[in-house]
Amino acid sequence: MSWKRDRPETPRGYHHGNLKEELVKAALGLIGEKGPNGFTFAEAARMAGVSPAAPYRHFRDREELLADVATRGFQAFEAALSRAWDQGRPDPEAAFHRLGRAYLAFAHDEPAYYSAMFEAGVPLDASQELRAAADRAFAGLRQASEALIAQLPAGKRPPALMMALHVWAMSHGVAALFGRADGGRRPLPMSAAELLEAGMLIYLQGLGIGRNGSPDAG
Amino acid sequence: MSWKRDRPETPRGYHHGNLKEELVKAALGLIGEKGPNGFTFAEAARMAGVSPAAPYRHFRDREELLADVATRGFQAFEAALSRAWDQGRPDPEAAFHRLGRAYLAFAHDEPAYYSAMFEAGVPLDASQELRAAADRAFAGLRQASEALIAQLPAGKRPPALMMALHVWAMSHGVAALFGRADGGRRPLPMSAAELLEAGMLIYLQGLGIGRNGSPDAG
DNA sequence: TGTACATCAGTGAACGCGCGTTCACTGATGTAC
DNA sequence: TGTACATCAGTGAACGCGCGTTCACTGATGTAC
Repeated sequence: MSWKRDRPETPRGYHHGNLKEELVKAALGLIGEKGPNGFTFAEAARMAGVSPAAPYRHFRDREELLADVATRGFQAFEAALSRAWDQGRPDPEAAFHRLGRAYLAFAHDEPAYYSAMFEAGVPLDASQELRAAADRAFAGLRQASEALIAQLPAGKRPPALMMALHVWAMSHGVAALFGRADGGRRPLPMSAAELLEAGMLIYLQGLGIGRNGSPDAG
Repeated sequence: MSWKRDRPETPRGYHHGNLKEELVKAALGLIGEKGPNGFTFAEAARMAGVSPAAPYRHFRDREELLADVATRGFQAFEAALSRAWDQGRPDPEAAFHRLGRAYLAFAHDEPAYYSAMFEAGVPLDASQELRAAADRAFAGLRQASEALIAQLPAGKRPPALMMALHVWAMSHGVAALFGRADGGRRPLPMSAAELLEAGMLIYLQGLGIGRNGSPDAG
């Protein structure tokens, strides 16, 4: 709330005051428009109204800025997923379907983050923070999987890690192939969210987690 | 078999004789190494031992070469899938699991094709041939889905299109997240192929297509 | 079989461009006394 | 409260680079007669 940091950007003096944040915002805009490779350091600087050398005060190089965007993306992703999961309330299945919708909503509404996270080729060990943020996001999926699995009788429980990987793979597949803002490459008879929800229902049915605990009853 | 087209490349005269093919090969190599954006027209020309202006005799521009690579990729993909499916022999389930393995094998063994097809941002309507090749590949998945669905009693059959989209999404998700030659970004307790096979088994179980036709029996 | 000619598939030099990055610099800010 | 000084976060000019693309050209090939 220090008003020095919140002052309007337009009439600025020699110092910008908030350049790092604004470079990240510019990068997000450029990635969203032209993909992760369409983003350039020089143009981000231009968008922030700053000389091309200025970004180097805040990021070692272009890669580091990209990794920072990916890290923030995973943090926002994790937050969105855990908000949707809401500790599995009111029951794990309802929460799980919210989770799926939240996954697609994130990919759809934040394509720049999503593509920095999964498509820009940023190695996960570009920084400790990135790795940690990515791990925390995945841990959320795994936790939800565990809660669902816990409903099954002890002898019939699949490994939670495997289930989490399946959930992630199908979500990512639907998001990448059909869930982009541009409508994807192929017209669908249903929305990406509906497609994922149906797929997840069938998958859960296959595990024996269904409306009646038995697939044949659906 | 015309020996004029098969003559060795090294000591060539003014005319190359096979430049188009060699440019495509060079592009595949570059994309495989550095991703679809790491590929440049100029470098492809250099690799083919030709001046930077030569490629323009065969491709309108860089985009057209990329689209050509994607088209060839879809053709090879379709061929690999339909070879694996083998008209559903000996039975649809066995054939279906071969199909899944073939999908992952293609993504793994032909990362350059796969990424030109799905990650390079080539619009599907860049050319008629591209669209047609992509459609034929997808039709293969759909056909397999139909054969499996046909085993269910009439009242319990899901739409084949939806099932095909689910299969595609999970396959792509597994391939994109875990199936790359570089081992992916995250160590797995099982191979990508095993992960996909397990996921597909659970999904089929959910549809009621299982070893005994009933999920609870597994 | 030979010759004239059209067409094809290369050359090589040049262009303008924007990029990432470096450098010595300087204006603004924060701190110690 | 003032002043000296260190540090911070910008500037702007410059660099080398490789790219995509165009251009007039030329050597090789194929074809008609």
